[in-house]
Amino acid sequence: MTDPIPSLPTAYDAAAIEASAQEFWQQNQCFKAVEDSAKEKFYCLSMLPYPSGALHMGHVRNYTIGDVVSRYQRMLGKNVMQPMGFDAFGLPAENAAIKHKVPAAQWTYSNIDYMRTQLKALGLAYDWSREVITCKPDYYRFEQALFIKLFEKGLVYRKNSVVNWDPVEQTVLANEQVSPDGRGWRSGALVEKKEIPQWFFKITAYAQELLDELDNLKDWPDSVKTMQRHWIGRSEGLEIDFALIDNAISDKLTVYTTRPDTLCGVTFISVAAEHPLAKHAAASNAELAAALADLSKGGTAEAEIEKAEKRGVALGIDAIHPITRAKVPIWAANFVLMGYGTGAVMAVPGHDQRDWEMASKYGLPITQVIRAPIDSGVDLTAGAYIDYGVCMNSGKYDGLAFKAAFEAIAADLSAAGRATRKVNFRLRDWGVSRQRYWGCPIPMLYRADGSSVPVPLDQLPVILPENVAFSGVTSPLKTDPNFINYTDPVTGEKLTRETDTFDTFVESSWYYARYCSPGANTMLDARANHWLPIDLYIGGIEHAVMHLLYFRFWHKVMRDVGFVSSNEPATKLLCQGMVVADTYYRQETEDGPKTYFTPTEVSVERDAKGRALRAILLKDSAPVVIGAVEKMSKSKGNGVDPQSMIDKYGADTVRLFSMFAAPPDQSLEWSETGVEGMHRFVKRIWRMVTEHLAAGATTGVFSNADATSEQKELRTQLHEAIAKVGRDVGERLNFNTAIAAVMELTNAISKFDETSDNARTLRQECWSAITLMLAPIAPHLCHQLWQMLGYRSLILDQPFPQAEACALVRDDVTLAVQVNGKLRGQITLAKSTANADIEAEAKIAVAKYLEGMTVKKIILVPGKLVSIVVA
RNA sequence: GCCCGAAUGGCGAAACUGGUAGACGCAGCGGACUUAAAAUCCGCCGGUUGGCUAAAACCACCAUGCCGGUUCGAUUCCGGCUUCGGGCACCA
Repeated sequence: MTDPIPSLPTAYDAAAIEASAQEFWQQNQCFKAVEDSAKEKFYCLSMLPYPSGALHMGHVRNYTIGDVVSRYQRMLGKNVMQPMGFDAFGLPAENAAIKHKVPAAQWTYSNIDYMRTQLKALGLAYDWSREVITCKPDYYRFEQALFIKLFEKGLVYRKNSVVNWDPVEQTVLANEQVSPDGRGWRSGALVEKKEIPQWFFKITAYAQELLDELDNLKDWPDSVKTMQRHWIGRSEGLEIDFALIDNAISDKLTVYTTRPDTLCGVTFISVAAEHPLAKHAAASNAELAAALADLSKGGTAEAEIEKAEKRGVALGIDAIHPITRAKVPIWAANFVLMGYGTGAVMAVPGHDQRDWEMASKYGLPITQVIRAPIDSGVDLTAGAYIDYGVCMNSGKYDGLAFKAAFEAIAADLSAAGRATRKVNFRLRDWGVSRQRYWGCPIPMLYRADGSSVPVPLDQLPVILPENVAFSGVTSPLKTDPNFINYTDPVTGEKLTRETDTFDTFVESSWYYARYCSPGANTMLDARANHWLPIDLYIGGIEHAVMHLLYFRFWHKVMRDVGFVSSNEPATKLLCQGMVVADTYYRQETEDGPKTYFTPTEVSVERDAKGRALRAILLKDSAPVVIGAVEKMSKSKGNGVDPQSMIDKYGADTVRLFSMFAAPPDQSLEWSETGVEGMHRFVKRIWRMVTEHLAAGATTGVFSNADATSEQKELRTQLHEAIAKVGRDVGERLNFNTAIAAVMELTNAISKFDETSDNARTLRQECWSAITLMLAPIAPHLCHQLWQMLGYRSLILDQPFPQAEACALVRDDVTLAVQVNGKLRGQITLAKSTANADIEAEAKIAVAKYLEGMTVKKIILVPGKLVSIVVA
């Protein structure tokens, strides 16, 4: 089994080893996944990249994690499927088209071609025959068909909603294109909120299920589930009608509240600036119209709205309080969202901070109607009292606590027909219309009267024209008669096409399922249920809510139209941290712009302890500022090109370092000296294996009976490492400690200098196990080492090493001895020592700390420590 | 503003279920080999706290962002802060 290799390569040559392994995998189609019901399946998926131009280190980290798990699961004997694709629609392609006059399609496809070669250079075990490119009609046609199906089921509808409007460019801006002070990124103009009709998915119809099933996602991080719970935001409250006094468009205004106990503290009502009541009042009042326009200045981002000063304007309309019958004025306020609840809230300035701020600003009355259960005095001059408490100044409800007041008011108002109990969700329906070119066309048509009809199914797909030029910043679709004009093939009716495209989250909501049905002429076929749900889904924590909620929603929709049978798309989720690096910069003036430098442009001086003292720019030898450790980005100059690292050190070193530098869910600090250290480790393994093989053939069977105590010790260390690596890679997904365990074992082998047959046999066992343990992480190296160690089999399908129970057994055990919780000694005893003898030995070991003391208690933690409590 | 995280030596980190804080690696320091350098190998490496010292060894004390609590024992659990990061519905 271990016949010597005739001519051993001498120096480690990453480029040659990696090219040869990759060629072998490609020629033998090693990673092509075929449905096989005889084997347990494992679907391992990393979030697909946006083809921005080149891979960044975040991709390398994400895809290496997926690849390590895939290769490990395969060694456990599972039928592994690991696909890859490109999320190809999106804003950057359109920005490139506008700025550099390069067609979005061309820009995207050439980026994909380059990034695919980079992924291949990393040696990732992908089944490329399943590749998905979301901007191709063969992909997006199926989401157009599903959209029409959902329209027919009533899960798609059209309504007005607000967007960021740049009044100079006359275009809609993405939140990203609005500066923090509310200005357009190109024009610098103050952005306005503008209402336009848009298409929506009724995700709220699934809100309860999306919430309930979080409990079944046992292997999702709690942080993600908590974020999703809060995002869905189920609340139980009351919809209360306030009768309107002499109003032309309605006789009542409905508000939603979770705090009906504060109802008697209502001193005004706030509605959104886009609320029908506000719009109607402004129609005949130019001054009010101007005030409302001023109120809607600024972008639509929630963070911006919440941080802005609370402002409002009185509409000159009054309502009647349903209990006190008092007159309540109605205001429009900049913090009320039309898209949430009824677009109107009852204002209780005594017990809601935002209402308090608005009331304070405009001199509206602030009434206390809740007091603390144990009355400690409440000061409403400093802010609202928002805790639950007991009603006061509330007539018959005085003295009731929250729950009792809620019930009493709900019962009374329901009986009077003025309120209904209502479960509300913070989650809003998913607006999918984008006024952009580079996206999937929304397959709808408009009649001359403005009504909408779906594109007939046999006329799908609606193909996005790829060969178009931007004349300004507006989507070319909006002015392309060839695209817009549509004649019904049956009736000859002239219609116009929808020119908006889908939110790109639509494509990324179902790509994972399409990987399971490559080439199918429906969205999915029966193969989807073979692979789904995903066994491990890996991606950045930044997707914790939006993508991962849309992805769950879409899976349920596909289930309800019969494409899949599972309820959830992924059983296990791993959110990896960011890749960060040091920054270096210079700043001429205190608030002037910072000029960033890359790590290769600077030199860092250190003191005798290795502390960084200062950094100088190599070009002019003058100092630069050592900045914070930040997420890698082009603008901060701290990005490291993965390709240059692969070229310099090889993919295996890059993969090993990415897995070693931090556990997967923490941020990873890139350090080139760290990469060099990992490269040393790789070369060390190579050299040690080469030396081991040069020492001659081994007998093949290790004899425990003849083993020296050093051999027994090394063999125990080997099997301890095997047990740890299996646990760390397979269960904990902590690849950093797995690599550390292999390093420790390597250090032990290096100290082991016996040369007997038995010793060489043990060394062969060690190197074979290390090769297998590292195979998922450094696959090219291990592919080569496996052959050098004399094995003819394919390492990809070798079983992952299992620890032998008898090799793990040690005769002695070392216990820590504590006195009053402080470590005071250690004892090493035979494993079989009786408890009474252990206690006696422990007392002897720490005798000087027990002098003059009374032993009150002895706590024995088996295999770990003895804790003696004295007084 | 709201929601979710994180914080441990000079640095990245480890400690898996409340049980010996700092495994493994980087940087640094000392040594071996070498004409020399590189590479490699060996050793040291929390503390400008105290004791004993010529120095070391050794011993004690302190130390896991800050303040407090529970416990024989807390990096780990609880309460209150601080700072940094992610998300907030049109970046993906």
